[in-house]
Amino acid sequence: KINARAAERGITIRELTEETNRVFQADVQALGCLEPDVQPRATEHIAEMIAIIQRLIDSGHAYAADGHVLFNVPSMPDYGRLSRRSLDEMLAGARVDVAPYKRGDMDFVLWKPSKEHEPGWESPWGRGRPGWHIECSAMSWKHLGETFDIHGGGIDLVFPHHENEIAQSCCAFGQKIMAKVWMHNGFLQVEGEKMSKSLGNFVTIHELLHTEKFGGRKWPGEVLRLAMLRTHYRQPIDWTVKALEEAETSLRRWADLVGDHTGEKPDAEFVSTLADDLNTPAALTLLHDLRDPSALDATLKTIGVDVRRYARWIQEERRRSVDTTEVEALIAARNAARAAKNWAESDRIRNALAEMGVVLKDNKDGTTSWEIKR
RNA sequence: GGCCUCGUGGCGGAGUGGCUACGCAGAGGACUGCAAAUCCUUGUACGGGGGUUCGAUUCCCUCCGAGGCCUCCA
Repeated sequence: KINARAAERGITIRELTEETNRVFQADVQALGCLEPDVQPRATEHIAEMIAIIQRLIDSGHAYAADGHVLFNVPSMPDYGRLSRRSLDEMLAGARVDVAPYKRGDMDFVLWKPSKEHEPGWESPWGRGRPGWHIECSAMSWKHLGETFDIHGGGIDLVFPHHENEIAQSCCAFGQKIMAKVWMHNGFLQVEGEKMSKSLGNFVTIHELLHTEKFGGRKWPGEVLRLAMLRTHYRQPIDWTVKALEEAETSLRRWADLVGDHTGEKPDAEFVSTLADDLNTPAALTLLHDLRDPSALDATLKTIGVDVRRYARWIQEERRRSVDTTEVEALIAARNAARAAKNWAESDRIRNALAEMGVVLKDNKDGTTSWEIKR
């Protein structure tokens, strides 16, 4: 797909992937994600992949055949443990023709030959490219070691991707485990349906942030983040306009309460709730009782929610959608009418502002603030 | 067909063998010139049927329903 797209646009693969990566980086930053210490690229770890494959061949866990190198699945007794499948079950369910060069039906590719026009690298088995799982074993090995603490991913990757990573890494390094903990997030649905291009409900983070495609408006990163955190990571998320609106309702209230306060000491119960398998929905409920602005600010920060950044976003949206000078003038006129007890005029101005999408917050002495409401 | 996950009040969404979160919406009240915002009060739900138990939404079996994986791509 990348090859075809690059050719179509007359640019190199690298130029295309760089462009995609730039958009991705901007998106995750808007969501408030911390920048990872390392963001490795598969193409920069070909040497490590070859080294692992060689180890697997040397230890009898892989074999070269017909220009390919394949992992010898029956050589690993534990295969299938993560996904809780037995080899027998999988073979019984298999309905697919097995490539002729495979010794075992479940064997998977570690290295495959590249045709002239395809990207490829020199290797002991000829010019080719890596299989679909080896890059993760190679990169985690280089940057985290033979074993490490946590490996995450979507639940759809459990089999075969993660199972095969484990097979590669454990057999290459002689370790019992690859990662101590595996965390898998649930699937995403949109308005109760599977998200797919054919259903026309496909929406990206980028579109949510920068277009009015979903719910007829743009959404700030904090709202998207909070909306995601409302559901436990292992559960499927149903992405709905209503959920985003509810998230924003809470966020607006918290932003108002925090105001200009800053804090560094997050709520202890909140943190311990998060520590219980990242139970974000349960943790979020504690925020509704947090009345100390500094503590609230510090606590929101622990989940990457920056209320000041949200407030800034609101300010910018406001400037974009209405003439703030005009709004301020109307508010002043209304305050004067109210002072004169001219309720008809006061209400007329309030209605006019409402037409513009401006909602006022009053107290006895006048209007204290206003916001854009759609 | 095999394996796995899930089914909670109008909606969203945690959790627990007995004390029934929380949010949104709704209702009532306070405040307000009237509203909005805010604050207070209010909500007895755990798919059907069996079983275990003194007691099950929570454990077991089964049925129904939803979703995922089992092939490529990652």
